[in-house]
Amino acid sequence: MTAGRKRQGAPPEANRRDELLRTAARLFVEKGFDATTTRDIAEAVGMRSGSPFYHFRSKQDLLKAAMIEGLEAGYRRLQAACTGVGDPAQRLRVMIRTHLGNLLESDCHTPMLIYESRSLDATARAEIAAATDRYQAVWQATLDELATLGRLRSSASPLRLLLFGMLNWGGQWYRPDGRLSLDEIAEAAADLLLEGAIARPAGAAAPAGKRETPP
Amino acid sequence: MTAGRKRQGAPPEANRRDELLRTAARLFVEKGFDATTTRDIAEAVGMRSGSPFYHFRSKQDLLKAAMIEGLEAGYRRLQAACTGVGDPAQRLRVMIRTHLGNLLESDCHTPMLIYESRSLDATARAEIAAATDRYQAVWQATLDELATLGRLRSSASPLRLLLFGMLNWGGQWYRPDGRLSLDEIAEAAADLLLEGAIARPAGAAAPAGKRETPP
DNA sequence: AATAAGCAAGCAATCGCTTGTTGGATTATC
DNA sequence: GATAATCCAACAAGCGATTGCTTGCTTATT
Repeated sequence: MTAGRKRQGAPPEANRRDELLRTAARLFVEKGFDATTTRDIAEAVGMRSGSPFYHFRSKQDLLKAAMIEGLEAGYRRLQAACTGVGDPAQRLRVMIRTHLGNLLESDCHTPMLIYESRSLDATARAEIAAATDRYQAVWQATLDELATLGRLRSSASPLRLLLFGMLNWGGQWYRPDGRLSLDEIAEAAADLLLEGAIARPAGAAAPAGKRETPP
Repeated sequence: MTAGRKRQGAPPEANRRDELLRTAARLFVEKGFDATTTRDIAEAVGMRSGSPFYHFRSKQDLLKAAMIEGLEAGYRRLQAACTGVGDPAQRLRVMIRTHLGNLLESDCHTPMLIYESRSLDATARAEIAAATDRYQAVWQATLDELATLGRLRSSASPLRLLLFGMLNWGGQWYRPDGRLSLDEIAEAAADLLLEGAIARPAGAAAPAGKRETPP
């Protein structure tokens, strides 16, 4: 093959292990962990039914690896997108858009696997929790910054949780071929948070049209 | 034969079908549809493993019945709570609180089963969709009313979807013994929507007070 | 030669569900 | 009012399929 990274020590990197990981993640997201059989995964990468167990000790291990890999990739994308953006309001907009991308438009929507956490045992769940905590800390920092600057009334935890709810729930209804693009959803969410949903009297900039066609 | 069920206290008319339904819903919410076996359900109500199939044709049928029952009960609670509340802003507050109750505090959190929709076939899913559409229509009507009164900048669909995200995501983090009560969460969500998260300069006139009493 | 990567076959457990049956309650018949 | 017929709700047992995973062997590359 092309990649010549073989004679390494412990971690058998690259090769078809990655393909296995990505395919498993995709199937887990599409059909759910329990509804996806190890045979499905093997078949999807062109292996026999028992071969995935050469690379992963168990089906749970496959899920755990996929979740951690996905969460860390999302974390890196988030960091890359918002470093250098000085204005916290603008940074928050970038983070919202990036987060939606992490959830819904990356080649495989790995972070959405958090739904499947309950299929893991306690220790694996703790590892996942550590990764998500790191992710959320970045958000809380920016929200705190906005509050310190007096641009948010409060940055207490309900705000962050409600914000994540707005965004993460998109996985339940967003469709790539639907009426709303990720850019539009991101803008709507950021506007709701940073400018509010209420119509403000003349002074503020809120001239937009009243309503569109209801669904 | 030894363990004759003597459920004398139970009313003769109250079939054990209902008990089956409630128990199944609880287990489905707790462990997920796939991870819950029909044997689990049978055992939880004190039956033998095959007996539930006297009342329900299939496991899927049990899920469908539980979902529809839960959705309609929630719909009734929503209607009961918000009829007679004239002011649309106050009505929205009541709806938000009632919705959180439907999700998180009723004896069994049946509406949270929407997560499990994908375990149903197409026709069953269509029935569920019809029930949820009816539920959402009530919300859209109130949002439209607020927009018409000029109190919302827009009532286009993203707003409703983001709002449901805020609330429904609570199922992922809310704990009854946690720091935030449902009342507090409901207030935070309603404030975010109706008053915005931003700190406004004192000059802005619009809705100043935090909680408003119906006029 | 040595090792990484995968195949072929199947095991043990579990799954949803079916079949045949039973005791008790209800209803119909005499 | 006693007896027979019917029905309800559940049990007992197990079938066929599927599941995650294991074992023993083969290939390909270095």
